[in-house]
Amino acid sequence: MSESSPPKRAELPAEPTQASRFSKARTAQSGALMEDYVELISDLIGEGGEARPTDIARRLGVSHPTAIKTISRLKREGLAVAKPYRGVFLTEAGENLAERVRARHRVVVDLLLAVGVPAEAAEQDAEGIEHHVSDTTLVAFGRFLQRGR
Amino acid sequence: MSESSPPKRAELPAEPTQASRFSKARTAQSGALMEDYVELISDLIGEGGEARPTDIARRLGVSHPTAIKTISRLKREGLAVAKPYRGVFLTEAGENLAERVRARHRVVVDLLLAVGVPAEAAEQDAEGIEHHVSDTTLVAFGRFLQRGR
DNA sequence: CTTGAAATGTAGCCAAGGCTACATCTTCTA
DNA sequence: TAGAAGATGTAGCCTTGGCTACATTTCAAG
Ligand SMILES: [Mn+2]
Ligand SMILES: [Mn+2]
Ligand SMILES: [Mn+2]
Ligand SMILES: [Mn+2]
Repeated sequence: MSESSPPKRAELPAEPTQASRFSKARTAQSGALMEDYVELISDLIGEGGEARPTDIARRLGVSHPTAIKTISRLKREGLAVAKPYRGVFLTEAGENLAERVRARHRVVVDLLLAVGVPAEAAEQDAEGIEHHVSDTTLVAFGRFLQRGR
Repeated sequence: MSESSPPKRAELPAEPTQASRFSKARTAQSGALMEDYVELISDLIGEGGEARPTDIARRLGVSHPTAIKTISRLKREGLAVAKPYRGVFLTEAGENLAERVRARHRVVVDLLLAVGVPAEAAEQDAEGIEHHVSDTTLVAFGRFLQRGR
């Protein structure tokens, strides 16, 4: 594939940019579940002092074995700790992540509302959108909300 | 667990709303890959008259067997057709989906730009966000853009 | 018309994230 | 304080979406 070969037609230019956009979107997605778990665990502890697998499962709309398996992944990744039959707690790293995720969630919902999305849809869509909002975009959202109030 | 038992504390209220929000976000996600493939195939055909697995793989940043496997899922779901060694084409359903996905992608990018997100980040984040934008939200985005011009 | 490089396809592996069925532990209550 | 009910945990299955290694087909040069 030498560069001397004259392209017969448009010669699709490989576009590494596009590929990396897709790749990044996939990567972002893979962190989404962890983020939702950590945020929810933090909420549950805030509400009732503890986060139990059954409650987590119910709030996420998932079976309890699924929740337990994901919780063990959280532990493996250093975001949570839990002793058998006792309840789930967040590590320092987990708390930090939860706080960032919670803040981002709020901003995303507020932005959707600010541009005129009905509350119902805003809450719904934010749950997915939030995981694809980069820091850069988050800052821009914040500025927009500031400007508008 | 009879309803006569007096709750000792807050009594977490099951919240089917929240569970269904998470469920819907998961469902939306599962369609994302199909959407990106269909949009890309349509683009490739528009650009060069054909969509070949290698090009698809390269543009998505994925190995060619991965692309081929996903293409066969597209076929199974009635969105594409392809004969071995020939190239991929969209069915009527596939074309329709591609058109909707393309339009939504544009609106999402435009909205991000309109609220002040830098172009680079807007393109990047839109690739993930688009798959979580409901029809309701899309309409709101459209109105906001209209209003702003 | 041959032939070899590039494209395409197949096989088989892995991890994540779902599920159901079943086993074990805890806790509330009678 | 014994049971039973509910919570927790384990085993094993499935699909999706990745990958590498290898096999086969096409097609353009020569
Ligand atoms: Mn979420
Ligand atoms: Mn959230
Ligand atoms: Mn996309
Ligand atoms: Mn897109």
